[in-house]
Amino acid sequence: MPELPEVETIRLGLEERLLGALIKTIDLRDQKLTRGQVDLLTIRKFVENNYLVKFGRCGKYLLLFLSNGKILFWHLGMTGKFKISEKYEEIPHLRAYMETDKGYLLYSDIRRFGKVGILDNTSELRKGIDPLGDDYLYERINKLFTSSKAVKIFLLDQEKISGIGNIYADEILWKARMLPNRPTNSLSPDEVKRLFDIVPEVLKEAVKYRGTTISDYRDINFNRGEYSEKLKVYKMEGKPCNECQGIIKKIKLGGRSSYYCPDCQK
DNA sequence: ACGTAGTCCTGACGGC
DNA sequence: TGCCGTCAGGACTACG
Repeated sequence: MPELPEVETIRLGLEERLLGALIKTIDLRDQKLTRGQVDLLTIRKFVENNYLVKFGRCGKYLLLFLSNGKILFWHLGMTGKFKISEKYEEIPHLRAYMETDKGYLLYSDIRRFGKVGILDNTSELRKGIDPLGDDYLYERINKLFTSSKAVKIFLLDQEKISGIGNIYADEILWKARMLPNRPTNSLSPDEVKRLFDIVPEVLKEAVKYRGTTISDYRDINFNRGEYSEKLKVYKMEGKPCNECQGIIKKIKLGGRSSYYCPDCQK
């Protein structure tokens, strides 16, 4: 589930609670977590007895910077969440945990799509331009609008722009008054500029409200995200549009549900 | 290069 | 009540 705003909310929470903490132990009880990555013993070797010196984020990847220079990356998949607790707790679907001198970091993940690994450098991640990062620049983004693919598919492509998922793609396109299936290369310069501006606008607003909870997402204190109250189209099929009173429709695009207003999105 | 479908998982929900 | 199909914040692969 977690898209950029949820991961960023988690990052801020970790920074507040665990910055400078000493990692005593790490245990990954779900083998699947490290698929395609180094094994648990190697992760232990790199992680244990190190301090957490910085918390970062690249798109939907959460990055834990260690005092030995290594970076532990954590992707939360669809249902991954962290909880910070004073003591060890058997929370449902607990897949991993870390013991630090500032408390336990517990990781639960119902569907087990999450992924963990070690990096020497963030450039090793397959990712595109982060909409809240320094290299999110009009000139760079504009160059990507060349394919005939639907603009929503483009927004979801992590190797182009990273961090947008199914909820925010729909919300961004609604705000940009743009149909999700518009071919990317059919957008006028004005439309490209509008989209370029709206992407970080929506994501920043969602960070302000601490993300969106549909069902599973929780921040590190297990609180819900309040951007759910702000959603205009996602999961709103059959409801009137906030702007024009058109009726929100649902279609499939790239195998995923897409919600939009057929009246005000062109 | 593109679109579509299937895969990995678990759980919730609706219909019969 | 119980069974079954569908759907879900993500991402990867394989096919035509």
